[in-house]
Parts: sequence; C-alpha cells; structure tokens
Amino acid sequence: MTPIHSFKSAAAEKRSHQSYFKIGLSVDCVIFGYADKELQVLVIKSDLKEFAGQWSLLGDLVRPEEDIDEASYRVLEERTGLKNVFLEQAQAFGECDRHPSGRVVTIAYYSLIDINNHKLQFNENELSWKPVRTLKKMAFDHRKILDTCLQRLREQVFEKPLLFNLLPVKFALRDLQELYESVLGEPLDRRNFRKKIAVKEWLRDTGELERSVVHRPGRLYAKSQSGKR
Amino acid sequence: MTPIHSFKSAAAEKRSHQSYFKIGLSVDCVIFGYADKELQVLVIKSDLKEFAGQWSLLGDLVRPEEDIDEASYRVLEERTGLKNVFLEQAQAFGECDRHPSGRVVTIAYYSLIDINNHKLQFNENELSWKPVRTLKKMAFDHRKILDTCLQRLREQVFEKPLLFNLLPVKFALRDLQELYESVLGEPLDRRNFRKKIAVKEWLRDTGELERSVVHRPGRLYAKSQSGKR
DNA sequence: CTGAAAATATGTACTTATTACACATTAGGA
DNA sequence: TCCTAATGTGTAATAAGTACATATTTTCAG
Repeated sequence: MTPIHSFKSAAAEKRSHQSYFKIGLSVDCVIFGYADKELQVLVIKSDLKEFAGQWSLLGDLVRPEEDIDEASYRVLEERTGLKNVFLEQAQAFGECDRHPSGRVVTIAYYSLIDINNHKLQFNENELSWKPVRTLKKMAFDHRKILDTCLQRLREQVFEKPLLFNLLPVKFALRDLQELYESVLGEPLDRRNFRKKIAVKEWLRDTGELERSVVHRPGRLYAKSQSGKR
Repeated sequence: MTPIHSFKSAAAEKRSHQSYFKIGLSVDCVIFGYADKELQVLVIKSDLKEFAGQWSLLGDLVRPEEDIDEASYRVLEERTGLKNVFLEQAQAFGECDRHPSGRVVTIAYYSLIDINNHKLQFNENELSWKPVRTLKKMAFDHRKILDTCLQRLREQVFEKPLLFNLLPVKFALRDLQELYESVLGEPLDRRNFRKKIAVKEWLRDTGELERSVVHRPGRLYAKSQSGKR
C-alpha cells in the first residue's frame, strides 16, 4: 500500500511521481440552456479521430495551480463569457478506459444559463446548443455524464430555484411550467404547479403582462430577490 | 485553452505531461460503523509532520490501471478485509492547498460496515474507530469530507436501507431507532418511526426475542431479502 | 409469590401536503 | 361582435407526517 498521506521516503516519492502522477485530471461541464421549448446542452465537436463527428461536453485539464471549482468556472467562462452563474459539482468519472488517449479522470459539473443572454465566445469546433433529447451518442462517456447531471438537476428543481437561470428576466408562468416539464420529462397539472411554486416565494410579480400573444396575456414574473441561486 | 479532448500535437502532449499530469489523484473512504450507541468512523493517525497526532481518513493514491471505484474498494478491503459492501462516491475535493506535500485531488467515498463482523487488517498507525462526535479536528480537509459524507448519508437513510449494514444480522427495533437517531442527530418518536419503517418492507421478523435484557424483550428483526443494499 | 421497574407494542386525532379536476375571464383576430 | 385560445382560480379527496398515552410483558428484589 502506498501511503498517500505520508510521502515519507524519497523513494516512495519518486515512485509516486513515476507511476501515480500519470493520471490526467479534467473537468467537464454540462451547461444546460433552454430554447424551442426544449432543454439544450452546450457541446462541441470532438476532434479525436476515435470520436469523429460526435459531440462532446466542454472540458479541460485542471491546471496545477487552480482549484477544481476554479477550473470548471474557467471552462464555463471561456466558452460563454459568463461569470457568477450557478455551477455545481455532480460526480467524478474515473474508469480506466474512458479516454482513448490515456488515463484521464474527470469531474463533472453542471450549470444553467440563459441562452439568449450571452454570446458564445469561440465558434471553433462547431460549439453549439443541442437538444438533450437528440444527443443519442456522444464522445467518451459524455452521454453518461450528461444523464447523471440531468438526474441531479431533476432532484433539485423543486428544492432550489435553479431553473430561473434558464429563463429571461421576465417570464410567464406558462413558460416556467413548460420548462419544468421539459426538464422532468412529464406533464404537470397547471393549478397544482402554480400552488407548488407559489408557496416557495421564488417569484415576484412584475405587474406587466405578456405582449404579442394571440390570446389572453399572462402575467410576467421575475425571480424574487429572496430566491437565491 | 488546452484542448483536453484532443491531445493533437506532440508539443501539446509534452506540455500536458509536464505541467498537467502533476496532479495527484487519491480516494478517501469515510467508513462508518456503529458502537456504544454512537456513529463511529474508521481513522488512522496521520504520519505527516504537519498533522502530527491528528486523525485522517483511509485513503490512497489511485493506481494508473484501476478505476476510481476499484481504488476505493481496494482501500476498504485492505483495511477491513471486507468485499461486496456498500460503498458510494460522495464528492471530489480539489482545492490546491488541501495537501501540504503537493497537489492532490481526492475523491471521497463513504461506506457502512458492521464493526463487530470483521477484524481490522493492519494495526499500524493506530488504525481505530472513533466516534464522529469526538473528532473535532482532523488532518487535511478530512473533517470537511466527513461532514459531506455524513450529510449525504442523512439524506439517504429513509430512501435506501443503508443503516442495516451497520447492525448485526438480528436486531431489535429499538436498536434500529437508536442508530437512526445517532445518524440524524435528533430523537425520533417511537410509534412514528416504526410506522415509517414498516411501510418500506425492509424488515423480516425472525420470530425470535431479545435475550438477557432486564425488561420485556423486543422482537428481533433481520433485513428482508427485498431490501437491497 | 408478589410487586416494582423498565421496557415493548400499539392506535387515533390532527395537521399538512399532494392529487384530481372544471369553469369563468380576458385579449386578439376575423 | 363573436370566436379562439389561452389565463386565472378553488375545492374535495387522499396520502403523509406529527403528536401523544396506555396496557402488556419480562426480570429482579424482597
């Protein structure tokens, strides 16, 4: 057994650096958006020949001088220009053969951003939004990572006001309900949904109404101040 | 930005190995037990001078040829001799300065075992069980890791039949309730607790009664077959 | 043998949360 | 002015969670 928490002898240390420090460490970000009434995820074309034509999540190796949380924020900011957005660690994925070019353990994060309230920074490698539904196969184990993050998100949506991050500042309750339905993958009863949201005090009535709808307009709401990320 | 998922040029690859592959990767196991009506955790004396006299969790560097899950099982088995027990990943911890000897990112796992149903394998470094309550300060960020795992455990105890792993095969309902109270850190109403457990069908009545108690003996139960880990 | 001690086993009323479900109202457009 | 398509709203029924008290069973002491 290698005493991880000791590093005592020089020999042990050398051995560590020779064999144990050859594991690469990366972060991968599952960046969710919402458009066309569907949950979307930000992906990039893989440039590994093994995965030619397949989509992969946004990720990067963790730098020696940055925390893993910093690394994930960096990846997010480099691609979206956004800072100070919700970003949370989901899980580490560390199967030996998950990366064809070598041993890379990755730590998955997920984030929620408003697609229309930012511009993608680099359009290299066909960086783009894809509906989660349509991504059958992805590079690496990224479909599995996406599923894990989506599941985590589903567990959280009624606990924390996360989904507001996917919407513009003002939105109708119908928009919010459709978003919840997209994320949860099931229809919700309108009255029960409104009641459930109402008791949480996540919403602030802006006093405004929808415009340009061909029916009775709904009230527009915004995330209330008390509703934290 | 380093293209983590490409490794295209030789120069980039060299740079990767020079700077990015210098992050150590470990697993740390929070191994819970139950004794003296208290939740216990398996710890070892740190042999780092920075943490002289402090307790640390059981961990080890991940080997290049093993999955991270395998690594955590290995740590658990090396110390307890146990295989095929519940062990689940909680979270990765990757602050730059969490390890005084260098950059080591660790992935935390937690496990639940029956203290009396195994023998500790190595008694080096004062490997021992300590009540969670009494561990104020620990080596590294291990107290934080412990807290995270404990919180995760608390969220799960009424969802999955986890705590049975901490008890002997046969136990009275009072034992089970006391265990739940230890883990949750709060008293529970006896009648409501029994009702809550009953509907889950995690228990099988063995037909036996407690012995050598100085009062009316309680029925002994065992984990039912349907109740998975 | 009896009584005291200490725990087990159990049910009900109250409150809160979840579900199912229908109709009057409003604005736009023809 | 009427039609369309949506908004906005309440109640009854069920399920889940909480608070709470008494009779029963065993051991032990006298």
